Amino acid sequence: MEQFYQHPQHYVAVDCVIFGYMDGELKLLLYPRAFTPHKGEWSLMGGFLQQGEDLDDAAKRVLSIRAGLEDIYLEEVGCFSAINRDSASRVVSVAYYALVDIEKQDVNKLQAHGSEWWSIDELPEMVFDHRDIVEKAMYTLQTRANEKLLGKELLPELFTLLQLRNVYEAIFRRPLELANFRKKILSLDVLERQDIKNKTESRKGAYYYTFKQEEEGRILDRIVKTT
Amino acid sequence: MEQFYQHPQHYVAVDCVIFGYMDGELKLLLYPRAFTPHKGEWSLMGGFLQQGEDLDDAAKRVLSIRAGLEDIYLEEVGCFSAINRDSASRVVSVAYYALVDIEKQDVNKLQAHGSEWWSIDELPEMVFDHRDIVEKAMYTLQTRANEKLLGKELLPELFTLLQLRNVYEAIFRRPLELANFRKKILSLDVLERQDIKNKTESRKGAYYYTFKQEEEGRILDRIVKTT
DNA sequence: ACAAAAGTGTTAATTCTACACCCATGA
DNA sequence: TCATGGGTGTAGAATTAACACTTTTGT
Repeated sequence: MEQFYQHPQHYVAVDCVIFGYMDGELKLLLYPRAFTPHKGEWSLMGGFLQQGEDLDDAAKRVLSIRAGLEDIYLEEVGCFSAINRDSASRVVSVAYYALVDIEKQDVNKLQAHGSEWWSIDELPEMVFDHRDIVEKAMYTLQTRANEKLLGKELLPELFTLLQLRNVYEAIFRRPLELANFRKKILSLDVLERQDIKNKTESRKGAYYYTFKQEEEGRILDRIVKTT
Repeated sequence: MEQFYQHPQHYVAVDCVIFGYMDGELKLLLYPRAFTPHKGEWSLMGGFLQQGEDLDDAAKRVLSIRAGLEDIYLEEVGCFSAINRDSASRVVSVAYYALVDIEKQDVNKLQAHGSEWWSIDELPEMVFDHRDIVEKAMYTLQTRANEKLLGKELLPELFTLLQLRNVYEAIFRRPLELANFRKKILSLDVLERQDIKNKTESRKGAYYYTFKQEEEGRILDRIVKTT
């Protein structure tokens, strides 16, 4: 069965671009590669596809094992298959991006692997073609954030519109006018206003919102204009 | 070198969703699978990744060998990696879509392989998960057609705006108002009007246009609203 | 002159943008 | 009452959508 087709087989890997959100900024989780070649250089979280799992499973496993992250939002970015992209052997890699609320995570687990959060603006040199992967992931993230209201993954169950705007500003890396963002988002009709208010940020208090369950999958029209 | 990493290797395939354009309609090129399992059932054009090529190369090779198609526009759609998607063996497949001007192609070459063009609306039963692949490819095509002016691949060097609209109607599968489409497209500033007219379709004659070379890669703002 | 396709104009509706303004409340 | 975010309103610009209109030219 394994050798049914008369063709070469290849190492297939997944590489995860883990975007973390903290203090209104997107960060990237990198770790010092644990094995040769390029041991010690900064790398995306990666791992090899095993027999009994599909690529999504593999990506989840990588997040779990390498970073202790569970139930994380994952999205495919694309394939990277240049012949010499991995200097040790021919490896076809499938990139994913993940969205993580840094505050919710166990910092100790990350430290254990030597992982660190890096600011998107000041990334270190990275192994292989990981820099290209990050760039494509960023683009994919923006595209996706435009047709689906992301943020569920980065925000608490209850969140304010200001918090959501901060997420979108981090993703698109530019300021978004609050009044207009508010109107735009509410017009999408995917949020549910709660009767509770967040009083920690202001005296008046800001309404909490939640994502409407049933609107989860709906594809929306351009949320943020890209010019 | 080949066994440098201690992990399983996998068959990696490419499957090409070949969209052809004819008589203002998009068609799909399918062929009857030439080998077991499922020999004779309708299938996308596919092939296995070899050692000395990357995935783009493999896709080009598949188009060339299986369909005699050269210099074809290709775009990655995504990975399909369910464990049992191929009933013979575990195969990770990377899907591509291709755009082809049917009229330009050598019909004989296609016949030789038993390939046939199928209307998008009346596809036959297909092998494995090829139907899912087609659907994702269609979605990717529309997304791409929205941020880049496609059509170069499906149209002659010189084309009229009416022809371009027909391409877009085929891609989005709905009528587009001609006057508005015209204004929208021209405002993008990616086309060059020629001094020659196409007199075959009307007495008055329609201006020919070409794509501006230097605007090739530019990412445009939503060309067709998707509601 | 007229039929038929090419191309332009016009208007109303909608969406974007940039602001100004009002609101609620703890100190 | 006043400082501070939270939230609303509005006017002008830009875009979209629908449809009427003018232009050109072979017959």
